[in-house]
Amino acid sequence: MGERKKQALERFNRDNIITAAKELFETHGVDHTTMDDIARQADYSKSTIYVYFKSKEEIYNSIVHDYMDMLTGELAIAITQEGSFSESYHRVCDCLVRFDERHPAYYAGLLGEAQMTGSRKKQDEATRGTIAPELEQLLVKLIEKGKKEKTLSTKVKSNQLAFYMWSGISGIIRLADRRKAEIVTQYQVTKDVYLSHAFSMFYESLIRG
Amino acid sequence: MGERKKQALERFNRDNIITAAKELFETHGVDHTTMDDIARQADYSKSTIYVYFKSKEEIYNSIVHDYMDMLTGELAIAITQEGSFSESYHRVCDCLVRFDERHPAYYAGLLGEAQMTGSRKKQDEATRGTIAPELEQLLVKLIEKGKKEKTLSTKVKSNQLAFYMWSGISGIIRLADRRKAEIVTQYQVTKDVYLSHAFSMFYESLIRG
DNA sequence: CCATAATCGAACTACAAGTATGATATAAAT
DNA sequence: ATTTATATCATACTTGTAGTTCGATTATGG
Repeated sequence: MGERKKQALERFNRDNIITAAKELFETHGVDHTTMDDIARQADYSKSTIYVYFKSKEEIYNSIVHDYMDMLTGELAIAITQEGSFSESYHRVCDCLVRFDERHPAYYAGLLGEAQMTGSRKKQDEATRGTIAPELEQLLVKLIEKGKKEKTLSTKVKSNQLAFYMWSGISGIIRLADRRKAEIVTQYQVTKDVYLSHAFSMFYESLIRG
Repeated sequence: MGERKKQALERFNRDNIITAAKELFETHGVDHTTMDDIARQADYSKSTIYVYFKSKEEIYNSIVHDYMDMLTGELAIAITQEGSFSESYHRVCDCLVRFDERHPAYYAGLLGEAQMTGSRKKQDEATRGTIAPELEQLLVKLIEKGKKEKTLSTKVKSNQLAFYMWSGISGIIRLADRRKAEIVTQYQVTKDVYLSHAFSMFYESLIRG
């Protein structure tokens, strides 16, 4: 078989497997999805799964990677679109919130937080805590936009400020997601209203950094 | 055996087991510590362990609970000690950072985030995402201190503001912890310097909420 | 000493990840 | 058309660990 065809086939199979895994991960949760489940859903035998992926973790990471590409694409638009720093900032926040809502099972993975649980092999030290460089670049770009229009102080390094921004935004989203019930019942606002308020407050900290 | 004595014994055994588990969890990590390890370390048989704890998760949660008590104790001091809102706020931040440094294995648990991984049983829906009410109370107390001295606006509900504060602070700490290496190499500041800077920025957002 | 409760030890189940192997189907090369 | 290579399958296996069971053993108290 030609190298071309071989690669096409490989991609085809990996895609099928990933599609099946995505469905199961989102409906039943990553931990409660077994490799046999994935094999059944994808209509492959388990051994074939292991031809294309060396572990369940690799499948999970592949999905995270895919979504990361999607997300960085959306973020790139949010950031480069015309409009002020403030507008871009809010677009970014919005992007992340919507992503978290659509794909809660992977949000943690995107933040480079939750390695897969229950894996036999010790987690890959190299990737632990690593934020995708493209993502970092985008955030830095956003910060620099703010600096250019004098909304942000130039005293703090852009990458450091980007890092701070990211930690704040993701902290806000994470907690809001985890406790949305309380937000509604106790604070008597919808999650969205709370979030937009929180992001606005946080914005204040950025422009006075 | 008298009821008194029975309870004392139960406590004694639970304490021994927890002490052993703590050591192993901190040195080898929660996931890489087996029940047999704990039994060996505590010098009990595995069956006895299961007399006092119904699962590994219960052991973990017990430890988290203990530490939570410790932490809320420290936070109570940080908050009620004399001094301005600003000073209390920074003491609280400091408390949390030091706690995370001392007990990284449990920090996530304290934030009500990471249920134990790899557990056979599905995680307890009731406790998922629950923040200890005492902790919440303390944070609200802090916010109210700030309102009383007119540092904080009274427009936002105290519990909502407390929630925002908590999500920001914990977001900052989490990411700083996960990526301390990059902070030092890329931003050329120590983690502590970065954190104190970040907390100060975040403070700005609070007083302009 | 006897009854009761605590503890032990060791074998066992259940379950999921990952591996190994030999059978079978499919397609390319001769 | 026959051989050869490769993709896929089915199944059984290994390994690791949580959690269970139960009869044997060792305190402890009356």
